[in-house]
Amino acid sequence: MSGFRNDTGGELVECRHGDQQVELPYRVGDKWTAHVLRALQHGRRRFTEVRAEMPGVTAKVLTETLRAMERDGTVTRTEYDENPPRVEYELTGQGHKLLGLLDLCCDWARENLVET
Amino acid sequence: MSGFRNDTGGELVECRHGDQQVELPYRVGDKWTAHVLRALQHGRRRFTEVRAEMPGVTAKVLTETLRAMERDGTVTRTEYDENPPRVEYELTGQGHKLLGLLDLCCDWARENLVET
DNA sequence: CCGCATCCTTTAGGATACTG
DNA sequence: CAGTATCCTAAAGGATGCGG
Repeated sequence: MSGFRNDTGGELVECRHGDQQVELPYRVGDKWTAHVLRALQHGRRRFTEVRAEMPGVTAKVLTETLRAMERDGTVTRTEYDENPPRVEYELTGQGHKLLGLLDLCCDWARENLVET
Repeated sequence: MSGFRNDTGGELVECRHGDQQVELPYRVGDKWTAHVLRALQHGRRRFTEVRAEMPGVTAKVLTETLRAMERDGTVTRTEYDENPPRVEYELTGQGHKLLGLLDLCCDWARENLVET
């Protein structure tokens, strides 16, 4: 169906908007997805560079996250046939829009997460 | 710190917006939270009514979700001392704002989740 | 009716070691 | 450098039964 539904049967969240009913990729809630969006917000980066901006993530989990986002259509993956190997990731148009949506969430948070 | 951080040490997601750095409640990614927001969008509902709009959820999990949202400040819980018992839930101001944010996510989804 | 207690399954995520 | 391959743990979520 949509470019966002992954082919491994990833979970989706139904969401109603007026009469429309859409599905959001549950993956946005994945632990590292938001961090990847931020790491790539200023352009193309290679694996190590992305990882450097995300303290605490292991190679395995970061790889899984990036592959999932690639399937979702939020990043592209470019592999160069060099030695030592080089792989670069970049946000797609959708990825940038998703990042913008995340910024809205930050706006919301700053307005509502007032000190108690 | 904030009214959104629960007192049981729930996980948060850091998020950068410009220079600001905020934290979002990871709980928004909980499986049923979005459904609860929709179920309560038109006003106060009792436990059974909420559950009826969420096929597949068990009482235990729904209770957990609602209690967590109560701690977060997105819903209020009103218990009536009747028999049989009656409990009603309602969105708070923050809850409505969060629902509005979810609507933005739906807008984004409808714009971007084009058929492939 | 509402929801707690108990037990169980699934899975995201992490630790570690190894490879082209 | 950019990953696999294993193994493991914690925690979310589900099934079922009981109780005020």
